[in-house]
Amino acid sequence: MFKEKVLSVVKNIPKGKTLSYKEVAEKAGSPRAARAVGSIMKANYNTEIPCHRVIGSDGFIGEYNRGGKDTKYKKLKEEGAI
DNA sequence: TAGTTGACCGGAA
DNA sequence: ATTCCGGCCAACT
Repeated sequence: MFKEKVLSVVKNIPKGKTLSYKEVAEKAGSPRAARAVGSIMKANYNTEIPCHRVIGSDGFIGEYNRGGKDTKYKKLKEEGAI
């Protein structure tokens, strides 16, 4: 399932690294499925999935299921992704 | 089966 | 530089 692949990719994102939804989709096998990736992320509330490392193509922070954009941004900053 | 939606992206005005 | 519009993909109703 595309969903599973996406989750695996996100799960494999190293600390201090950020990937855009498009990049994740590309690694998952569908370079044009950035939109689907977003849908999958919000559908999956798995704590093992560092979705805070997934951002927009322009580097903007999207929504976050574990505390909002602020937490996400802070986490990224702490990890050195910013 | 078909239509709608969404944490998106890229090009055009 | 900012805003608008269309297109892509997967999941849901």
